[in-house]
Amino acid sequence: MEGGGWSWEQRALVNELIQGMEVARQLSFHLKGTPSVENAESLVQRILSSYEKALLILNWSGPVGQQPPQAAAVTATVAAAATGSGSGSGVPESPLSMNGSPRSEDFDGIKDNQAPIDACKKRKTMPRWTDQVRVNSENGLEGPIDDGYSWRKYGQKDILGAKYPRSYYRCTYRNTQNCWAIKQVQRSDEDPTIFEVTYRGTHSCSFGHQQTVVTPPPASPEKQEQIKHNFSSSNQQQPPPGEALLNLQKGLKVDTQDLAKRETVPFTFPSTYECQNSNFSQSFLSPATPEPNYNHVSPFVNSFGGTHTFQHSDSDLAEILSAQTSATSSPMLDLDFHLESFELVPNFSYAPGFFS
DNA sequence: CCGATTTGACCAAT
DNA sequence: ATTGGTCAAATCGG
Repeated sequence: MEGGGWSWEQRALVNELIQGMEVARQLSFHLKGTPSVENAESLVQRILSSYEKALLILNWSGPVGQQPPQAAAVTATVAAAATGSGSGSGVPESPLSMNGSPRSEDFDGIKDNQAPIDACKKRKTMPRWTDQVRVNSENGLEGPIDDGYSWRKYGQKDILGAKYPRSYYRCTYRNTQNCWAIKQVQRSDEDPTIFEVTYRGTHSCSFGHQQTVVTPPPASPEKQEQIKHNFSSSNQQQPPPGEALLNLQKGLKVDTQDLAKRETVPFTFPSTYECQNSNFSQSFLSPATPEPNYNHVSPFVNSFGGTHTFQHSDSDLAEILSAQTSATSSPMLDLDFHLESFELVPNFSYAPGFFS
């Protein structure tokens, strides 16, 4: 699974750093050409996040990143124990603003130390984190970004105490590539413009990023149905001038402000952003129970061709949101990964050529 | 025709 | 017993 003698924790660390570098690189490039501040900011966010994660991995618990200057109001909430606890009053917002802890994946109480195999399949043991994405109801969905991951909705459920139903999605490549990433999208009762996207597990599929399909922005959630109709009949690509928006792959609460529809350079992330854990996924994930239905999916066509179909329903927003969040979610954290248990040698150094 | 979504039923956890 | 999560048949849509 992992190359050479590298523990995958180390690889994880390196990956994070690499990402940071990559994004930084893009940022610099981006700044040269465009005046789009927003986009730049989102990139900055990603950079920070990557580094924070790296520090986390190093078991460094200091106050990490301080909010960026005029930060694009980015805030991610760590999933509180129960996602569904959003009942009535207590809006699940426990804005543990991420300042100090990057997307601190909440390792959903790993009861028993089960074999990695089960770990991946038992949602209980999957790392989980929640991101809140705010949508500008007026402008409609502004940042229909697609992180490249394709999700397949497999259920919807009314949640006690919640006004809006919760949607369940799983990676399209679950069966073809044993990618067990799933997510749940729940609209906040209090603030309908906020969607909470809870991720569980991270992608082990090797497809899905790169592709920069821009999801046509639906309008306000309320109009879902209408939209659905409109789209289905005529254009399914209602391209508002600027939408590609940040390819924000980070799970964060994107504030309306930043989502401002400034056009942005539809940059595509380099291969570095591919699911890096496709390696070990193979070793940990068991041969998945063959599901009669979805076996014949051609991952390539979908992921790269951007065959993303945009169904505009509750899920649209959901999907869109997903885009922003899932993408970079540290791929290496999905397995039972206990930071505590591992101590990385501080002076652990990687040779330049290591990455390649 | 194929793949995605919908939606009620079923299952598991609490 | 209740509720959240998943399954899977039916249905939709390109």
